[in-house]
Amino acid sequence: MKNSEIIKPTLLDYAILGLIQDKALSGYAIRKLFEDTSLGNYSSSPGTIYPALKRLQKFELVKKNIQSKFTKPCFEITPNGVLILQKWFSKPIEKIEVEKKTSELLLRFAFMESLVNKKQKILFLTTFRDLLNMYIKELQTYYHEASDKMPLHGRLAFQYGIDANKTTLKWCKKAISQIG
Amino acid sequence: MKNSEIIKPTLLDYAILGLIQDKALSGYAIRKLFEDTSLGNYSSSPGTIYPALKRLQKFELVKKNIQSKFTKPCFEITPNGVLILQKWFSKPIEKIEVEKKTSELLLRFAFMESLVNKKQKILFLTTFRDLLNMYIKELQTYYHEASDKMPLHGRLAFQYGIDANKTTLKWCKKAISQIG
DNA sequence: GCGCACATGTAATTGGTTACATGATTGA
DNA sequence: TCAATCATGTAACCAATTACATGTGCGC
Repeated sequence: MKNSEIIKPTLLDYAILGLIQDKALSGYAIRKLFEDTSLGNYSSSPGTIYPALKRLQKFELVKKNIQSKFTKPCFEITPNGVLILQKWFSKPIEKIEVEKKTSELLLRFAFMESLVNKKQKILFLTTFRDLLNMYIKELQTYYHEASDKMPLHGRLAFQYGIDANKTTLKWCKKAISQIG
Repeated sequence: MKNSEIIKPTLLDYAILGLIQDKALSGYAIRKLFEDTSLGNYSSSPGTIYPALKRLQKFELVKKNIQSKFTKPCFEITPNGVLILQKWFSKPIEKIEVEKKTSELLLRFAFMESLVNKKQKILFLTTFRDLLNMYIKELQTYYHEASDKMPLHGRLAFQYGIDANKTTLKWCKKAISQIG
């Protein structure tokens, strides 16, 4: 697998890379983390995790680490894997991600701890905040002109959208103050 | 396709059924609704919607309605389709849905408007509320005993989880008062 | 007449789900 | 010793993504 090939990891791939970025883990340990923690909505079944680990090995983003017959093999991230993570972290936030993929952005931020410097973190959060602000304004504008024509359930669903984004915005501001 | 066969619609299938439940729509109109509205995170590309419509026709949940050569064909829900929707609406809320699939529950509720009676809607919302309350307590308990051992980003991600669920809880209460 | 949005599809690839399979270890 | 959990996988199926393909109709 050459470096030059374009690798497009899935979200699950990123989540695995994020988990093992500073400590090698066994396949089972990774699986358990997905199952036990509220780590997104990613599947934790063997049929998902093990093929993903195989895929990541094929692309040389993780390495299976066999020390001896008596210790169980662990998966550790490779330098290539770190690069892929860093590329993911520094990718500019897109409008569509803010509007439809909030949880992905949260996942990205959650794994930034040690590989990203403070300045970059703040940039990520402030961009996120600004885009959220814009999006919420759009939603509210639309709501004000259309809510009286919407059925009750439509209105409630729409309100949920606004509320949820406002919560994310508040969180953003909180995170900025805690990082900075 | 016999009724006796077990049909397991995808979320996208449900979303389409929900959209056409009271008004037949063309394939393109459905596609546009997915694209324009913040209707979940479902794909709106032709390669997703048209195969889904085909699938729904195969299962006799929707019917292609060709009136003449001059009006474009529309898709309308069949009695079977209505049954499937109703079964979906009345399915008891599971713990795992509250914990990891909030958006699915919101989608379910959003489409309940005309096919579900008030009592059932209230039951849905109060169950949702109670399960959320329990879940938030669990999260907070865990947070209080583990937050000092968590890295900053882990703590922030965890706080986001709590904040988001609290927002959903508030929305639940608001919805109950507006429905009741 | 050109470009854009309307409008409807198909095909290849691939990741995820579900179910199956297997064996080791540990505690009641 | 029996059950549960640890632990690691495989195989069949299917839905979603991406890219391609095609034609219409409208406005500038």
